[in-house]
Amino acid sequence: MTNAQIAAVFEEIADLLDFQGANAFRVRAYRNAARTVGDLHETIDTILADPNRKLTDIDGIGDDLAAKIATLARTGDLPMRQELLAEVPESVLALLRVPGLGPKKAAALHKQLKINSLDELREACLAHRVQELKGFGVKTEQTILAGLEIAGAAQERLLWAEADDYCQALLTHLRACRSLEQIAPAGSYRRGRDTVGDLDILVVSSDAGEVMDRLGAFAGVADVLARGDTKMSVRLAAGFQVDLRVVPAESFGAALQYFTGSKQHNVVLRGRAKARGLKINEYGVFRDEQYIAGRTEEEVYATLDLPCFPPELREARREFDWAEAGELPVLVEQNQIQGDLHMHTTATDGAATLDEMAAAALARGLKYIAITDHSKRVTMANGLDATKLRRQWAEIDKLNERLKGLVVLKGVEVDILEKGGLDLDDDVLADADWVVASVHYGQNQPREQITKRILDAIANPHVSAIAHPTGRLLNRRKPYDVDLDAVFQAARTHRKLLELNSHPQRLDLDDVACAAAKQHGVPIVISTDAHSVDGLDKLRYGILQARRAGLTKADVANTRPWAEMRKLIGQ
DNA sequence: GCCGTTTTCGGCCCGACTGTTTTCAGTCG
Repeated sequence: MTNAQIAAVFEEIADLLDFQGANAFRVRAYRNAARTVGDLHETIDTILADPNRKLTDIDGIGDDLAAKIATLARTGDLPMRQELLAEVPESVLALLRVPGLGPKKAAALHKQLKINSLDELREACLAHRVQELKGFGVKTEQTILAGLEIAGAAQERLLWAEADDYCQALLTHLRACRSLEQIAPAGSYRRGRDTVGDLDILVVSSDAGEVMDRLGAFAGVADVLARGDTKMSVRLAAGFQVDLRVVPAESFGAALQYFTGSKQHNVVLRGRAKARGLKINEYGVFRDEQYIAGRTEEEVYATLDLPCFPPELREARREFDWAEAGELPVLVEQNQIQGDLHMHTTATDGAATLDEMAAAALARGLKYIAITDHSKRVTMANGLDATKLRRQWAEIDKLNERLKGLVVLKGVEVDILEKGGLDLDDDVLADADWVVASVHYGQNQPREQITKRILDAIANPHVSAIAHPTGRLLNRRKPYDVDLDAVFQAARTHRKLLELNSHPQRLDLDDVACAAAKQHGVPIVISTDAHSVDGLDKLRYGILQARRAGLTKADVANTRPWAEMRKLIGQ
């Protein structure tokens, strides 16, 4: 089983236990294990195959979970899971995904009304049977009915870039409040996650009512879910929830820290506070009810002798270990990027000409770019054959004679063919300055086959990098089943680079995979895959993910001048 | 189920809001 499959089993077990009303900390242990396994830098099989290593060395994995992981890896299932499924039908887990329904209420519905599915739940609500139950009432029944609509509406997380649009619009809207003193977004948006479930906004204001009224008047608001003295939640017509918190100025840093999360990061932080006789909540850091810090995040972290972690690192992955060892990475920044090595022009499926792309790159301060139009196999995009490609390269030579301050590299995005091999001959590729190889067809092939195609491409001496190495499209398409461990090792051996594609729907390699590539000593190249002039501005999305992976300037190949890049890949 | 500068048992982060409860449980983040 892959790490992701093992993680999914633990998540399912956690749901099932939750439903049964099991000890919340036991449930948490399974959820933590799911996350830990999902975030690992190497496969479980690799660790199991190494006699010098034990799964229990992994934080949060004890004897019991280690045995369960080994069983899963060996047999693909767990007796415990089957036993749980015999007690709780899998279909009732859907009840837990209805907003407002937690394990207790869901279990009551299942046990007392024999409800096994969302459809049965809807019928029971419409027949007003739910409001008869103890602990339920008319309001609860209505809330469930409304929640069913949401659960049915294929609720997806927004891409970070989409959330950013809403966020900036909301901030601008709220800044019109006269009473507003401070405002900041928090949550997974601030941590730069590739997708965002909802938006958290913090404000300091002398008049909470004014700010809440103003939020309610935002054009996109569909309903007000809750409104109290300090907290308000609304749902936008797009289905996106926005939570507003109004806090006093002396608590702003504590609240920002608290609501930025992640949840797991905060659990670790609060545990550390407790060990020092301190208490941290969204109002500040307290010793014996005595406020000692909270105005800024720096102040809050300083009470625990911790640095103010960049939000992108706050995932309880490695940041606390790094801080303790004094090795917190200095994260890469967008202004350190010198070149963009993946973009298209009107020669294939781009919207801008070669000259326009070069002018736009120059205007953005880039020192070099590679034009990497598709190869002929990508017929839909009017992919180039050898003749057309060489014609484009001749144009690039002429362009370079005129250009000052920017070098345009003769590149190509060569397709890795379904049957293996590349879509252009080696003698053509040999004349390129930069070659990215990528899979567009045969994405559903079995693991061995698709992995071999990519490994062969890496071994080709003319290939510089593999573009979007897993092919995922957020909310739309799963990554292909490629053995990334093998890809990292091959890239290391052949001195090749792996791309972090900045397109907001790709962001592939993702943060976890980028961190793993770094562990393997493989540099990442952050590219835009721009299909237009504006596409060049997507770089910031890629930078955010690289930062989440803990990458520094040195880990990102295209922070170097082109001459050094060439040496890095031995070309 | 995990874990240990409270160490093999007894903790495990903390508070706002809602609804149904007449003092609090459930859910959420």
